[in-house]
Parts: sequence; C-alpha cells; structure tokens
Amino acid sequence: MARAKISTNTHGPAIRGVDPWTPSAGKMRQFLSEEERARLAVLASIVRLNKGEEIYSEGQRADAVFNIITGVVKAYKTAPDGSEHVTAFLFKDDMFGLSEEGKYTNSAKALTPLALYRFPVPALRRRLAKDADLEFHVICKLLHELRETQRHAFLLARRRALSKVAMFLQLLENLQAGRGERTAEIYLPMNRSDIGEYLGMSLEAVSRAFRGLTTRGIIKSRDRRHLKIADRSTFDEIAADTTNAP
Amino acid sequence: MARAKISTNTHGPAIRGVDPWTPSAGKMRQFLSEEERARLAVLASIVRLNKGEEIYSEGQRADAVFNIITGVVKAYKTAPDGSEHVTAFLFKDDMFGLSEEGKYTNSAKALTPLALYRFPVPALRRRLAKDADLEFHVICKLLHELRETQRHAFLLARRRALSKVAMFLQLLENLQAGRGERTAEIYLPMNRSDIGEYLGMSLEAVSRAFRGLTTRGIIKSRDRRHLKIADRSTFDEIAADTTNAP
DNA sequence: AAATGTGATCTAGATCACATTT
DNA sequence: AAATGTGATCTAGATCACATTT
Repeated sequence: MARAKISTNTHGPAIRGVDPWTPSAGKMRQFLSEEERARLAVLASIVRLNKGEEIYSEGQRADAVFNIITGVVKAYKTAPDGSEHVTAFLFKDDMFGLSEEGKYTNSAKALTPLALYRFPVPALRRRLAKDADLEFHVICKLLHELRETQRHAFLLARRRALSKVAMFLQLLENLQAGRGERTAEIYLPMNRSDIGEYLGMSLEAVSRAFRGLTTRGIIKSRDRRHLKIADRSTFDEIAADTTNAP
Repeated sequence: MARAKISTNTHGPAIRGVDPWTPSAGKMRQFLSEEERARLAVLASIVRLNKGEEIYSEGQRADAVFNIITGVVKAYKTAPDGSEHVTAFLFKDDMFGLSEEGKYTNSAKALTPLALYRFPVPALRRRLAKDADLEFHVICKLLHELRETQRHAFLLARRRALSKVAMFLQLLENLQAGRGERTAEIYLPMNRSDIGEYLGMSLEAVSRAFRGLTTRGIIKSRDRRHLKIADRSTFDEIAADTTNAP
C-alpha cells in the first residue's frame, strides 16, 4: 500500500450522513466542522490504491480506520466455500474498518482508484478521548451507518429479483444525491457479480432483472454502468413491492 | 405506557457488547462503569409494559431512547401491503430507538413483559456532551450493533432455509451465552411468524426447517420454544452452508 | 381461537451451458 | 480474456388449503 504526504488542496477527513435528530428532508450533511477536520487531518496519512487492490482482509489485526477521499470501496466476507457476500459499498466521506476484538470483521477492496485517509486506531482513540464534539459526530455517523445496514437487510429480505434490483438502484440514486452529484443518470461503479453478492442473488438473475426493467420501459441503459429511470412511478412501485406471487 | 419510579434494586442503565479493539474470546462485557450507570439513571424513567404492547411506531417523533432492563423487544418495519420485516430482536442491556431526522425508523413492540429505562433525547444529548467517556462507550455499543446488523444481512443473503434457521439458532445461543445465561437449551422468545419475518422466509418454511432439523436428529425440541443442539458438528456445517443445490 | 404443522401445487430464480459483448 | 447476457432445466420454498396442537 503506497503512502503519500497530505496534499494541500484537501480540506481534511469528512464524514457525512443524515442527521438522526434534526429534520432535513433526507439531505445528508457534513458532520465535522472545518476545525475538526483539520485536527483529524494531523492524525491521518493519505493512502492511494489502484482499482482492484485489497485494503485489508477479514481477521487481520485492525490497526487502522479509513475515510474515503475519492473512489468506491467494496466491503465483503468470503465463505469457506469461496462464495462472497458484499457487506457494503462505500463512497466518498464514508468511514470503514469495522473490527471486533481488534480484528477486521470483513475484507475491503478498491472498486475504483482510491484516495483514503488512514487513521491508526490508537491515535484516533486518543483524539476521541479529548474531543467530545468529535465523538458526538462519530456517533451520528455510526447511527447513519446502522440505518443503512438495516436498509440492506430489509432489501435482502425481499423475495422478488426485480424489487431487489429496483431498491438497489434507488439506494445508489439517493447516495449520489446525498453527495451532491447529478442524479439524472445512475452510475454503477460495481460489476454484476458484486451487485448479486450484495443483493443475495445470482449474477444471472441480476442480468435478467436489468433486462426485465429495460424491456418494460422502466429503465434505460446508456451502457452497462449508466442508466436512467424512464418510468418513475412503475419503478417506485416495483421497488416497494414485497410480494412474491405474480 | 405506564411509568414508575426507579426501583432501588437495579444498578442503572447498562449496555453490553463485544469490545471492538480488545481480544476477549467473543465475550460480551458491560461498557459502562458503575458511576456512569448511576449518572445515566438520573436521566431515565422506568417504563413497564405488558407482552404485545407497542413501545413506539415508525415515523413517530423520536423523543426517547430506550435501554432494556428485562424482557425481549421486536423492532420491525411494516410495508404498505401489511407485510412485516423484523429488523432486530433486542434483549437485556440493548439500546433501541433508532431515528432519522427526529423520527423513529421502525416500530418496537414487547414480545415479553418488559422493564425499560426511557431516556428523553435532549437530556441524553446534554449528558453525552459533558461526558467523553460515556460517549466513547456509546460508540462501542453502536459498533457492536453495526456488526450484529451486518450479521443479520449476511444471514438474509443465505439461500437455504435450513441454513438460515441454524444460523439464527446460533445467534440466539451466542446472545444467551453473552448474557451469562445457561446455554444447554436455546430459548425462543418469539413465535414462528416473527422468526420468518426476521429470516425473510414464510412461517411454513420456518416450521418445515425445524422439522427437517429434528428429523435428521440435529436438534431436539422440548416444546415449541425450547430446544437443544443434539448434533453439533452437523449443525455447524448446515449453519455455515452457503450453497443452494442439494 | 390463535399458533403451528403438513400436504399439494406452482413458480421464481439457481444452476449449467454456451453465446455475445466489451 | 473477462464480463455480461440468454436459453433450458430443475428444485427449493412460496402459496393455498386444511389439520393439529396449545
């Protein structure tokens, strides 16, 4: 893993999410003040990774926590038989590096070229102990992640493939909007197999679901990684569908 | 919701979990010191509820967070078509009352008679702002919950019914052990339908999975809510199985 | 009476095999 | 060459209907 000095044109670590207590119409906001970001930047080194590189793997000693500057990360678990389950896709301003008893509970890999802040755990803990405001903002972010993970579980409980995929696209769209990016087109930074592993379905079923949505005129793909919602109301209906029968 | 004075034989609010950073062989520990528990107790009222009572429902103003003294809580979401998804089962020393923009993100109901600490959110926030140690312990608990929720998602991604149910039983067993209860027999405080809604399968499939495990001599039920693992190695194999083919 | 179990039927999606696209 | 798409086949579990247990 290559490391570099902190570049001058960044503003420091950032964590965003929807506020747990204040109404904000679903808008995500930056939890850290400029000052907090500066104080955190001192602790961090910047790491750059190529697409496909592994950041850490499950069971390794968890000596650092990461914050994404740019790029997309896949967090996943590998079963003994080699099958993978994608725990989360992580984007700009997300934190990752979840551990239990000092060991990472999953693996993490770069889906795109990546720039990360890397925080050694002891330094971060010392900083948190001195800074109640920062701790509070970490709590806000964790509450946000907890809700996201519950949404993931909710999605996985869906029985219909079309519904899972539509809900997944909604999720990506919301995240894009939350990051302030244009939302006319949904961008998929991951491949079909990653999507399948996130949704608990085979990649063939993912492919057929995309076809199904396209055939029915509900989505329109520019290429395999860029698509639009063409029929919003039907799309939303399918995403909300919890049934199994036709 | 009936409220009562704080009784004298309790030691105050408690939150437990596996430490994120210190090796502890999977053992859960109490994150709060006696002093912290006492400081928190001042903020809380005690609420007692009967089995089946609703604690709060999705979308309501989230003005309180709860901590379980005794009993079991079901957190769930209801879809427009009336189908339910169980987000989590919550036990002694768990916190609940997750909110987004000041509104509860799910509903919560008593599965057994319940005693709860109830914390008004503003008082809790003021307390947290003054107490970095307490904040840190809340972070530890949230990290624990985040891992639990990821496990739930992992379980939901399983394709085989037997595997889901076996993994669920493992989970209950671990929680029981973590609470320091005897673990020779697994106790199910919830009904088959709740289990189905947690595992993303029909209650009939749950019933058949129990029968399947019983027929094959892997579990032994005393009654519908008490069972033993009779063949541990086969049980663990089934719980770890990620395949779909026979 | 409500919860749970069980049988019969049906279908969505897994799996396998190969074609097509990037 | 790897990722993706598509067709054919098969089966696990959903659904419906009713029996049994608590």
